[in-house]
Amino acid sequence: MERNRSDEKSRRKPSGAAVQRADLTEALYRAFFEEWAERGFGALSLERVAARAGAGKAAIYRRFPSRLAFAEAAISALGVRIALPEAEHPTLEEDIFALLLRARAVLRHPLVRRILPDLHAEAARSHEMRAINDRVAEARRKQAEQVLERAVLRDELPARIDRELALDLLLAPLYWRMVVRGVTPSRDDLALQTQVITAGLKAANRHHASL
Amino acid sequence: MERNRSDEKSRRKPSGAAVQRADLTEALYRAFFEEWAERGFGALSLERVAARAGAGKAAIYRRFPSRLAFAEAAISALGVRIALPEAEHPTLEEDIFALLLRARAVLRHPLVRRILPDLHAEAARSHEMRAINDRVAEARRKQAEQVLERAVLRDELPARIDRELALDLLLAPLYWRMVVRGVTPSRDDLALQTQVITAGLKAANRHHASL
DNA sequence: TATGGTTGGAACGGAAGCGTATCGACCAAA
DNA sequence: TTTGGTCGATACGCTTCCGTTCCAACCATA
Repeated sequence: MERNRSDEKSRRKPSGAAVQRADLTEALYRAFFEEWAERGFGALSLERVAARAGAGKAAIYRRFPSRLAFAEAAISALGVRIALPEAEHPTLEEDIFALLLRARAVLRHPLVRRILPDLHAEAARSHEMRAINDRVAEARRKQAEQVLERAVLRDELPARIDRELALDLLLAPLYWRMVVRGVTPSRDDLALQTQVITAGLKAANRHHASL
Repeated sequence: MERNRSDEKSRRKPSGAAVQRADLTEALYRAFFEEWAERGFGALSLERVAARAGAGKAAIYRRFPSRLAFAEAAISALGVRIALPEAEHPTLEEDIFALLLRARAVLRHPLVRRILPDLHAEAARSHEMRAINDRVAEARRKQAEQVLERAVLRDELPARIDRELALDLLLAPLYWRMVVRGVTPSRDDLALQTQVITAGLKAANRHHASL
């Protein structure tokens, strides 16, 4: 409130030591996730995050207006790295198996196993977190949707298939086993799960429901 | 540490006003769940729980040695109420449909939708919480296992079916949709889901995996 | 080379929760 | 009727975290 000349015209662009250090931003993201995983979102302390990143609290408060904005930025930054392209496989089963293998790799990270359910719980509490969660879900959905789309084009799945249910079916069992039950499936387990999912998908036609 | 005569012999049983009030214990459990749902386990404050239950903090600390013990007791007490018997239906599909309907009813409660994922996140953080989660899972498992068992006896499912995978398949898609994605399925959705699950179960034979 | 403008770090006051200690109230058993 | 013993509530000291303010350090620009 003291010197609001800046709303008239900035005399000079920030330069030199006056520009935000990208590496510190990165370190803050990392520390944020580690603290989140360790303590949970509710017990997350920005003071600890700053300390873990080897920075002061001002470094955080100058970058992000709130804890939620911080979380959002961190997740967005993370999302960019994860989006890796996926090769196409000749059959639906092989596509699914590959998808499950990749998903297992992600869910193996202890950080992920702790943060994801926390994210879901928080999504049920606040609209902002729900929006963040939706964006994560959207990224996930795109990966699985390709598998589905290809299978329909190859006539391995009916065109009338219920997409929403199909998408659920692809990842839900693995998530359930690893995150909810806390068990990591073997490669053989995944193979069997692939079979089961494939069989389920082929039965996922709308307008056949009869109960 | 001051008067440890009590480890020698209790002179007299608690009586009169010196006996714990069961109704207050009950109120504490309820307040605990409400606070848990509202703030998350990490941010849970026993002071708030006590206030919400209309009690003092001592009422809590005298009953439970720790926050985890409190959680455990509350969940156990809750578990007793939930375990309701389930009627048998003539076909596997109808059994599954009924199971899904009941599960949907449970997952509709906002408290449950907030507490469950929080519980899973916390289970990945502490052994004690993992143990609590395992007990909840066990109770859940029993409900689903009956459905499976009956189907095998009726020859609707092969005896060699992979039980673990089958149990996962029964509830995972619904949990995923409601808790992870935050969407409540319609009755028709559940009917279709029943179809898909049934088809998957019939393919859940061990020793058929081939990938 | 001098400097403008932002940087990151440290310090501050206030709020909140923790776990304990203390207190009068209470009531069946003796 | 007395009394023993726990009850629930309040108060206390301590710790942690919040969000802000202040300041020297810093370096590309002019």
